Amino acid sequence: MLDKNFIRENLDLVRKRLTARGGEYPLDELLAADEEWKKVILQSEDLRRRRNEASEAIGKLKRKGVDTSEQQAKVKEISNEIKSLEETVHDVENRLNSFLHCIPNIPNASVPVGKDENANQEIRRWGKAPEFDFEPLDHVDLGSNLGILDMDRAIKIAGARFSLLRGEGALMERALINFMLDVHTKDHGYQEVLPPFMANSTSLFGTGNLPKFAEDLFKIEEKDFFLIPTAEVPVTNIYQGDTLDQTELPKKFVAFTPCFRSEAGSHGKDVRGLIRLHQFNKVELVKFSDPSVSYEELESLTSDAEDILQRLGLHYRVVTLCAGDMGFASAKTYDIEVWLPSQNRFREISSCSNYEAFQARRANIRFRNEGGKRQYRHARRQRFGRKGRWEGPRSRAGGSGHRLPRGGK
RNA sequence: GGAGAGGUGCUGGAGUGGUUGAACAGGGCUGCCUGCUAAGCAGUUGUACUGGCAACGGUACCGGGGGUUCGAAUCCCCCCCUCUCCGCCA
Repeated sequence: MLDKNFIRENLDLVRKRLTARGGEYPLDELLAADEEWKKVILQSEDLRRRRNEASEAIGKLKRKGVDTSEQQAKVKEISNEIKSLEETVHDVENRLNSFLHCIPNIPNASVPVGKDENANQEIRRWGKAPEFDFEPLDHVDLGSNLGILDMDRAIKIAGARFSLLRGEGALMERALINFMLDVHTKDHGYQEVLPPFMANSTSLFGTGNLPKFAEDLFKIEEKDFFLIPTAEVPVTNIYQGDTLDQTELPKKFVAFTPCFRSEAGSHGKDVRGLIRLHQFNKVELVKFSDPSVSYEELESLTSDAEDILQRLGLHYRVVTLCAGDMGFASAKTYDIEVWLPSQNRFREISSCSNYEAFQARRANIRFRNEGGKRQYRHARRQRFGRKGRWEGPRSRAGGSGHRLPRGGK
């Protein structure tokens, strides 16, 4: 969520940067609604002031034993006015919020302009692609042949887009999770957390998954619970509504959780194997940082993630996503793409983003600096899917008709 | 699932319809004082939105949402959460 006053004061800049995402955003409607809101809220506040003054006067008179029925009737009228105006205020407020909540974050100035993954910029590579004197098999064939991956039986248990790991397959998954948690806690200074695997709508709003991307989520019937699409949701909301001390920033967390995604709208894409599942495991990094150093923190977080791949000896590259390829809440995103011999190409395995104050504002997370003034924090986090289990390029249909495509065909 | 108790500011904790944004205490901050045990004295100390160049105002907020009333932290209804007991299931 952006600051509407910032939008007003920097309209041209905001419009230009958002246009780079390739959609149309209701900035003018937002500002008009805001003007209207200010107008009615001012009226409403003025009426309340009058009511408060009059009621207080009545109280004083009553204590003196004066009859106040005439004054009471007058205040009653004011109260009725307030009540009807209040409906208008709510309407305008809802309209204002529906605009505000659906406008994505402003891409950072360093983000390349472009509409899809073709405009992403590769910034570095590590290692080199392994060479084979035979046609390499992909993870599905390898896993099936070895008896450590059983996609057919996963379908029986749950359905398409689920997996069943067996024996050393399951062991490898567990080992990788432990490996990543150990590296990030012992060598990179993150605190391990084990959060709930469900979150409520307030939390999902805070990270930007709601209201616009509800169809990507699994919801528990009759309850305000959603299966988390990423640990980013519960971990970011650890400090929902809190004010942090500037001196304790950055706060660094690592969390392993399963992730659940409906993958609505991705029928027919990446249907083979472990690439795009309803449930997958992920080790997530989240930092709460001072805005002044948030981009340095993004760099170090990205290199923390790269460290894992380097230790595993996997060939990868880092790309800066262009504006049109970035997620809704992000101001800048690096994707780490690992080389897949069977596909002869790089595929996203990890994604590191700076959200600036976008999520902080939504989740009402602030910090207090030395002068005592509160500010919003910048948070960024990255996803780290395990080998062969990246969250994959995905598309999200926008509630207001625009799409935020993420690579992929 | 049933019964009861409760959710107030940085903290503890008052407050059951009218100068309560909130007593009192602690903590924090500021100033003064002081060779006696980091004490004493005085003052100050919430957040958000909003009007104004500013000075300085206004509104809202006592778990959340509705309602009653001239007026609600205080009364009524719904929901959420915490604690105790019972039941049920692991």
